[in-house]
Amino acid sequence: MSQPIRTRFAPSPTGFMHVGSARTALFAWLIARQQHGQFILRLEDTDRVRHVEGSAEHLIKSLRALGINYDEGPDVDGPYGPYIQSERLAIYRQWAEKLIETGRAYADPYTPEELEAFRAEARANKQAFLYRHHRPTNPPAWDGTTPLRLKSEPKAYHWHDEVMGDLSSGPEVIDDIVLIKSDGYPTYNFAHIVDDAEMKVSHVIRGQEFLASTPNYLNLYEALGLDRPIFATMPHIMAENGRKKLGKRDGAKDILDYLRDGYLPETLVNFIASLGWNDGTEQEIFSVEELIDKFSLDRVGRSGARFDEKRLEWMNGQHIRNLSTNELAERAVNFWGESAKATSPERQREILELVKDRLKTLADLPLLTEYFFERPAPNWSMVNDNKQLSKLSNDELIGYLELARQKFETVDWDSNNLQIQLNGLLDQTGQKPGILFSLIRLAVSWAPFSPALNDTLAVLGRDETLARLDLAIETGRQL
RNA sequence: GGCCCUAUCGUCUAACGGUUAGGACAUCAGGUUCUCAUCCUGGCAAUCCGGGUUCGAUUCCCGGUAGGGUCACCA
Repeated sequence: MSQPIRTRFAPSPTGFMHVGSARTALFAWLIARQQHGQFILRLEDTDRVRHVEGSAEHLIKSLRALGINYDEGPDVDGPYGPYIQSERLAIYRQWAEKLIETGRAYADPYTPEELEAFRAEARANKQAFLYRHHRPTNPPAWDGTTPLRLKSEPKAYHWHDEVMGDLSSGPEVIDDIVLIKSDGYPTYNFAHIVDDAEMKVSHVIRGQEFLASTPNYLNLYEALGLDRPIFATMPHIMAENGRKKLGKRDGAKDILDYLRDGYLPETLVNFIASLGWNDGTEQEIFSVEELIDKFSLDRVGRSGARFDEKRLEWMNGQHIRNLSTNELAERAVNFWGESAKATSPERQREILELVKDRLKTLADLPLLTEYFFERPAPNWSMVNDNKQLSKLSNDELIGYLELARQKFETVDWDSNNLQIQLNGLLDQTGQKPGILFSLIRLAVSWAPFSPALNDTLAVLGRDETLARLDLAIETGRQL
């Protein structure tokens, strides 16, 4: 054992959790769990303008819903707290003072307008903007009312990234980045480095948007006299239509919305992990335990992936079918229709068993099971629209229904026997299942689809089946 | 525009110099004594382009092209 593994997820409370941030969190968590290390949640709330009320709670709720638990965080005490940056201002101040003392930080004397003029100039020259080209020769003492900047030492860097491989950059990207803003809050650039060091974070796992500024972080680590952590940079997840980074404006959905739409947490975890990662085998469906066991950063791909909801839907079906009926019943409680909620858990499970193979999301439940709970109104046009049934006369159809009704009055009412009786009916009438079974199925369900006829009847019960047949016969006669 | 990253079926991806370029989703066609689904079988479908290196390149190198990121007192 060398260094203890400590990873973190460090979102800013400026919105909800989408698939991109969820994946970063998931991968950091998987590493920590696999290596028996710690996973930390740190709230990076240093942007007071963009702060969104309730966002932190939303983020925490999302993590919990996905089963991504953290060992240290805003609401979980740990040895390196507080875990909210706005409560750590004194710490940043101390590190900033140290940089001022060593001559590595200075007050920024320019007004925003002057800065903007510098930028415009760079743009006009078709060059990247570099503040250090305008570094003041005699900056005033920093009094906390102006930004504090790093006095950078431009140089080329080479570093290793667990996902991206060996990376390098030239001195031209190194600049005097802002450490503390004029409102007294640290920038992300400064705060996350201080916090990661203080919190003994071993692996910094984050999105690709930070790749370009990594050389500047390297410069800052050196100025602070800190060792660099292990870096792992995740490629972006892209919107389904279009190739840009999946952002909120591009229709990135709230992770909680997927849960509300009837996707299982384990589906989301499996799916998000499979966007850019696989174990090298042809396995597609992974349990969370398997992911913890098999995940590795060096098998994460370097190119961006698109989010394909069709594949998500398929995967959800797979996970639903992997659930026992009891487990499925627990997940389904909030998805039943009104009349279904009123029935017994035993009956719910019985029906769940029948429709399990048909569920893509739990939200499909009401549509798929409605007619079990509420007697449907006969809709004879479904008979007329049926290619085979429409060839028969009404009298013939009613005759078959009456025959079935008669038989059902006395037989043992279980799925197996019902199949035997239905087969007997086939022999008796010399009719094809396409005719006879379709007719009875419609007469008891009036639904475009249902489970196998014998199963449907078994669950419906004899009384209800007979009542529905009576209703169908009566309706047919009136035509 | 500068800098950085990326590039295999429509989509997610496998193949770490030698394969008929594999799997999955989607799609199409069949099968499972009725429907819808599940499940099974099969079909269609890809190495961005151009140079090198090599006996041999999806794979290594260079150049294009395309996409993404970044150049904030946002993270």
